Amino acid sequence: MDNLEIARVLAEVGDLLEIQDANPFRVRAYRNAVRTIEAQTTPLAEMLERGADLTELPGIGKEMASHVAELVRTGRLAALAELEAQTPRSLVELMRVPGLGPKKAKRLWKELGIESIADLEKAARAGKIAALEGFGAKSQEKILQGIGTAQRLAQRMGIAEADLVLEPLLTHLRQAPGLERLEAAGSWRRRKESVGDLDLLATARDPAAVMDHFVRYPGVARVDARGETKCTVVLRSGVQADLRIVPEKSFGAALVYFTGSKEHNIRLRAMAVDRGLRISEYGVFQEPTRKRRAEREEAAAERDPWAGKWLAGKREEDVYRTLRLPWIPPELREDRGEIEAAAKGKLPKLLERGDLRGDLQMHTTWSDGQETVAAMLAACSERGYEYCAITDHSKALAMVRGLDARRLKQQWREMDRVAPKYPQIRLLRSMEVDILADGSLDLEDELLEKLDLVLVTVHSKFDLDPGRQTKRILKAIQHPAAQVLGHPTGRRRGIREAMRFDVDEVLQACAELGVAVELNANPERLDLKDTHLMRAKELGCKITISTDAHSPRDLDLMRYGVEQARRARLTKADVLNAQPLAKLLAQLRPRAGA
DNA sequence: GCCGTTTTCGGCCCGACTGTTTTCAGTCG
Repeated sequence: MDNLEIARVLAEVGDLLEIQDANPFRVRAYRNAVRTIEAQTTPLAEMLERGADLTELPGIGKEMASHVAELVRTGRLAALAELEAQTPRSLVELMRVPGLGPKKAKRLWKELGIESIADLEKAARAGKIAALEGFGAKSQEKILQGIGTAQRLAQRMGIAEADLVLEPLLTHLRQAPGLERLEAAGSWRRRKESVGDLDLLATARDPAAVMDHFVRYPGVARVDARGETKCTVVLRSGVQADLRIVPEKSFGAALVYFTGSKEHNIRLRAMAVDRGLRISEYGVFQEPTRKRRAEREEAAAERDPWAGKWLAGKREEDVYRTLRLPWIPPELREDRGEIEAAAKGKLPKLLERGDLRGDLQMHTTWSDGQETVAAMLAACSERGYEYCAITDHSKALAMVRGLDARRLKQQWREMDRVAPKYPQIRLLRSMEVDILADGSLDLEDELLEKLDLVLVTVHSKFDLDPGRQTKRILKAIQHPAAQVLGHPTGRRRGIREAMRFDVDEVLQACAELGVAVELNANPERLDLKDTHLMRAKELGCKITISTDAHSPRDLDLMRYGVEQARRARLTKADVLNAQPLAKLLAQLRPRAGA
């Protein structure tokens, strides 16, 4: 059983516990364990085999470790079976409908026998839900609306799509009367690879006027909630957008709060409590006295959020400073150790867009690109690059007219003719060489030796069983000519899941052999993903970031690669194509002929 | 269920909005 499957089972346990009204902190413990397990690149099964102690992982205690061991050993979890005997698994589905949480889902099941979205819709249409105590006509209507959008909302959009949706909305909002500051926050600001909804934060002389302007945005399909400081709308694209308006002195605190992640915020607030402080979206406050939880809860109802002495909140830096922390870049705010690193003054200086000196994967009309070698070279040169690699496909990809030996040599002749016209940029003669089903490379050795850079990638047989897939990729990178493993897991957003293989073993082999791993910057791929990149760095892999451009415009997708790299805490020194040409060539795996 | 340089017990982040049960629980982020 692999890590993702283990995580899924534990997530189910958490969901069912929540429905059964278990201690919410117990539910959270399961969610935390899921997060930890999902972020592991080493298979837990393997760690157990080695005799590793899983309780050393954060959020994994005795119980979770024994769950994992049981799952690895038997493929099942008795605890989950017990929970399922008490509450149907399908109730979790109901909680995906906006407005339905664990309590209401359970009541709908107990009182109306509703077990699925289909049951729910039938009951709502029959007017049975409005008749239920605690529900009403409005709840029923909201449920019916929610069912329609539940599926769409469950589908998070890619970061590039979020950029496209957000930009015109921000333009609209900036024209709101009395608007002072405006920032987009949330996972969009953390540059996460996918974004669930859009979070906007503003200060304004006249909040009500800004809210009015917000709900009048032509892209708004409906308004879900509107109060004095907070407004939620659903856009025609199906995306939810929240606008929150706060006082100027709270803007920094609110930005921290709204940027998240939730886990990062929880850690900050817990740290604050330890220091007798309270952090909210309004600021950092000195609590009058250290109160016990019960007293705080009692006080919470009647207390206004401005109680206590306000210490900070105007800027994000001020909030972090009250915890004796430096400002933490949004991309890192996931509670993956960034708080500890910040406390020790060990936050890395993250890679920046301007650090990149070249792009090491792109295509031309020789295979499936849209432009000529000359046009791509010119486009790279315009972007200030020192070098670029043209990497058309090899012959196995007949569909895109992959190059055989004869056409590859023709392409070289064209390169020799064109390159002198662009003396300011070095053209690296390269190829995206297919890794065949048996792990061999799709180009003759004598030609591989004549390339400046050999990129190897999988484009077929994505569904081999994990053992064979691992062997296949290992064999390919063991070929002495292989220098970079491109889009290593093969995933494509909304099109194809990552291949199933032992990523950790492959990364380890890459580190040992000196084969670099690619971060494919195309937002459809973003492969390797952030957690895998962190592991790659830890193992000492060299990393390249490339756009896989099929047109000059695609070269600008590099920003998504840089953002993902930042999320993985990569620095300039970790990335081969952030180095000058000589250093890049020196750090690539040595060639037989060189 | 996890966690611990005050703790192996007693904590575990904080606030807005909605609908409805007229005083607050449930949900959401």
